[in-house]
Amino acid sequence: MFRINFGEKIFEADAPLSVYDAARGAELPMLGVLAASVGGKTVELTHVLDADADVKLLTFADAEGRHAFWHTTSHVLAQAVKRLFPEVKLAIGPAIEQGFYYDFDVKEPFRPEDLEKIEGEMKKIVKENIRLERFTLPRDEAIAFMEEREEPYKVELIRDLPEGEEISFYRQGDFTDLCAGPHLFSTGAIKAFKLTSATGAYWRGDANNKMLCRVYGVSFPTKDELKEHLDRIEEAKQRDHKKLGREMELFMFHETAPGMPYFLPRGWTLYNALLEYWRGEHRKHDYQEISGPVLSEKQLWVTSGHWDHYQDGMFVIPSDENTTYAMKPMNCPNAINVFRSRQRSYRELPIRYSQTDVIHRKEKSGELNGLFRVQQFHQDDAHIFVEESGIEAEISDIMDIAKTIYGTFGLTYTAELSTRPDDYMGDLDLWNKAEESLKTILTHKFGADGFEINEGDGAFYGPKIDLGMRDCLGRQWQMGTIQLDFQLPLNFDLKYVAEDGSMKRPVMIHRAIFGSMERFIGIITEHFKGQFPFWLAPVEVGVVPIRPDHNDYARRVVAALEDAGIRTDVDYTDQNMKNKIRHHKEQRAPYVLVLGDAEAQNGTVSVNVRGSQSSVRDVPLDGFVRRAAEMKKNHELELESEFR
RNA sequence: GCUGAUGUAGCGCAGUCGGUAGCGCACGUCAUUGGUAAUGACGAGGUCACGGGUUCGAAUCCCGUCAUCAGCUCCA
Repeated sequence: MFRINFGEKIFEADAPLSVYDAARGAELPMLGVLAASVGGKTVELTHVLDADADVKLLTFADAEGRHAFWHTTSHVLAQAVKRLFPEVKLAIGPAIEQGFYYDFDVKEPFRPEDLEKIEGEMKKIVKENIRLERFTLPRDEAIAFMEEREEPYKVELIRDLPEGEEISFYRQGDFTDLCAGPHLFSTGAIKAFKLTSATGAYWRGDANNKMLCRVYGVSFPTKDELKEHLDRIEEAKQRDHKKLGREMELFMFHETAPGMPYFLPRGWTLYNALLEYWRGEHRKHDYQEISGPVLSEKQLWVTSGHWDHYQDGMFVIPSDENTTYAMKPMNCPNAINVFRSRQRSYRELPIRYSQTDVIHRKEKSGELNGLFRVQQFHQDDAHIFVEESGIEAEISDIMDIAKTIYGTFGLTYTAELSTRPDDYMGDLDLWNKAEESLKTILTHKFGADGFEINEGDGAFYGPKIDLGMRDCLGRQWQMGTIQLDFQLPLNFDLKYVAEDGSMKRPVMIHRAIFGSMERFIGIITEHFKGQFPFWLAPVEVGVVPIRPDHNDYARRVVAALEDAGIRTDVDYTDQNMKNKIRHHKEQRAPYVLVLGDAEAQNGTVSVNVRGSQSSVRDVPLDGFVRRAAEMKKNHELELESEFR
């Protein structure tokens, strides 16, 4: 006799039985149940229980349930491909965050027409409602099994499985795959699916390996859920910063300078508003801004190590026979030269040089992406020269700045710690101390489970913290970064006079909060869907004189706003007022003021708030200006509801 | 760099079977003088990404290049 605890119900069994049978025995509703969690491990419903167990039934609402659902769909995909194209070799086919994929080794990559054919075959497999059966084989037999089927990738996978690991297979009718599971009971549950794309992907993610054909897809228990999902993706594309950047005239590209953005008047206004705010925050933390040359002679990059380690990423410009210049891919050597420009004392440390110069990094073709991945950009950079004992306090201060700044935009972010790689340089003790400091700070700010650790992923010159954000399609981008550097101070022989009169070497911290101005503008454009908070909007207030004879009053209103530092846009032509309003709305102006006879007479404005259909009449002009200036000064996220 | 897709007016798009290009918005002119998201009429605007090839004839078919997008890889 043993007890199976389903939470609200307990089933007592006297002989081994499947999760499914136990749940039925406990009279639990099984509609929509896809898999189960037994003692924290996800298993299929056919999993046999023979001892006391805590069991949770999983549906599509559970991440593990979705995972099993998508994983089974990937097997259906592979089965369909093998039926249609028997010569195709199978690689791997996991569930991912939003769906699944399967990698195939094919002679000719699948084209969109092929995907339609495959979808058709998948429909048949779903309709056939084939049961999935799990079985295991000893290693030798497992290898023989896949060798017989001429699946070299599967053979390789089996060979690489650790000794002693159970080797499981799943059979569904005429198709069998090596797989750890778990899976659905049958293919019939997959009522709605779509193959979304076919692209290339390297075997085992290594560019030296053969490129396979990866088919992506997504599936749901009902057609409605699939439609909802596809609609959501369509909706997300509406916030694409590349689309909004064009519509709102923020930035553009020209084919003569790939990956090097042109900022248009409205975009540059936004850029400067952003930078002005950033400067204010950094003044509060005792940063001093500097600027340095964009071109430097090769020798500088040889000393810094970039010439050896990063030459492919630099735009190199031969000047004459004797001189070769390179565009700077980063600012650190500038800050270092400023530090070295005179003797330094411990009394001055930490020295914090901020810098937002333009930098250039050559990217391989195919890597560029709107403002997210560019070849010319501006980091909101700073280099801090600090004593070893000051590292922890300094990192903590930087994390505070990041928290404040991201908070102003209402952005959520993730933190990752990258630790010592195998080819590290410098003192092991210092590394350990530094990593401990970083961990302590991250634990303090995010909790013990609030950040990820990438073991061995740090730069050779020091450990780092990366702060990441997601774009409208859910892709993760690195934004802020805090990097400790024990190497450059050595390369450039940096020194300061310590309290005891000896010469000591400072530690350098490279850090950026936005990451790059460009990428950050891309992220917030998508985050706000182009509806920037008041203080950031390229045009804060759109002004609409109803008829040209209201232009005089409109000029007074504009002057009052501009005097208060508020950015306006107004059309004094005899264009129809509805069109003027529409124009401001399309540009997502936070406020549109409509001015006619009544307003001119009473010294008021009619306020239309972004996102609302109606407007508020008879708002006194001076009251509006005062409130607007206040909102701007406070960097308020929300628009004033009083005007709604 | 790799795989796939796309490239037609400023923007969004159509263009069938190969026969010298069209729609909407935006833009210009004129009329309209208005109360909260499109007033009307007329007009101008294109070396169909670029370079080759096939053909009597190419936006359309073929090859190459460039740019852009999705993914892979990379990202100090």
